[in-house]
Amino acid sequence: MSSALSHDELEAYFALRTAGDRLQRAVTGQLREHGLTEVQFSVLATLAAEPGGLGMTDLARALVVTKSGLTYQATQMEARGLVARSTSAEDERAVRVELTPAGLRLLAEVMPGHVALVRELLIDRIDPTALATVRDALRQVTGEPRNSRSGPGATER
Amino acid sequence: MSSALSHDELEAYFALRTAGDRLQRAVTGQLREHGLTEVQFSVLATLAAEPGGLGMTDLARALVVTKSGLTYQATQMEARGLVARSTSAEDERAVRVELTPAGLRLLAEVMPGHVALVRELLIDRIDPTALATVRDALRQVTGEPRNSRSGPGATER
DNA sequence: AAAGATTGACTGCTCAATCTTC
DNA sequence: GAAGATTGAGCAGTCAATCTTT
Repeated sequence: MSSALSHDELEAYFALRTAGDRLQRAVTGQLREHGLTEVQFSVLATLAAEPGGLGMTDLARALVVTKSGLTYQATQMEARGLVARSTSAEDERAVRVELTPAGLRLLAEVMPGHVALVRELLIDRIDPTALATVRDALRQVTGEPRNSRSGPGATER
Repeated sequence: MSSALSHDELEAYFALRTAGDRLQRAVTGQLREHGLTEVQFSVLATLAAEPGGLGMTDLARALVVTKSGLTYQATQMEARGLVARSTSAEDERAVRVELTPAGLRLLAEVMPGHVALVRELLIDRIDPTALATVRDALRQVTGEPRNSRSGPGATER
């Protein structure tokens, strides 16, 4: 039982959704120039910090995408030589995804423009003192799905 | 030139994207139960506040969607009887979209659950005093201090 | 020529089902 | 049976091109 959202609450909700949408649109457009989708970029960025590679499920969870969606993207990226998939030695079920040198190179090529864009569209528009507040508040939002309710996780059926 | 993003800045960026993604996923899933996509829900909500109806371009701009995407959704919704399209009397080019009684009814039916979900996933997780800060900060990001509806839109090429 | 809107081809993604290995 | 991953069907959305009216 929850009452209607107050004006401020509604505004906050809209602001979040709109800000997220706008940022996403801009980023997507820029990445497109490099032939990358957003998920692909996230894959590159995430794997760059994981020299040992990652399992598909773990990677999917980290990126908040479905496993099948990740498989699709991984196939595209592998065909382009950006990542390599290999079956794990210990667990024959598991597939480990790793960044190739080409993938790392592309990431390095894309990163500066990406950072500049995020700075221009997001960081530079938020008061530095407010930034920490925003970050902390949004972290609470991403925090694990609260008990009692059907967790809105990206779990596949 | 812009330097790399600091840790805090990166975290803020990441938090925004992740929070937006999670919220979107949860909302999408819930709306699906009513056979609505997110855009369709936004159409209902927006038109409910516009008794006179809206032109396709204006509506698309308000929703931050492309015109062709909106046309697609409008077709689906019209087939389902949720909205009605009619050519404007003054301008033969313009199409006015309006909510039907059935559309209004469905909106009323969906709204409570939607509000509850947003409250649970977003509002209740943010400290009330921080909420205003977050709202204001994100408003800066969307880049429209003017409250007129002439926001920089998703104009089609 | 410009503005409003739609259409068609194509992509990315989700869901449900399947296969394999544990 | 459960976990890791993939496949195939189908939907929502983008882009480019087109049509009509101004």
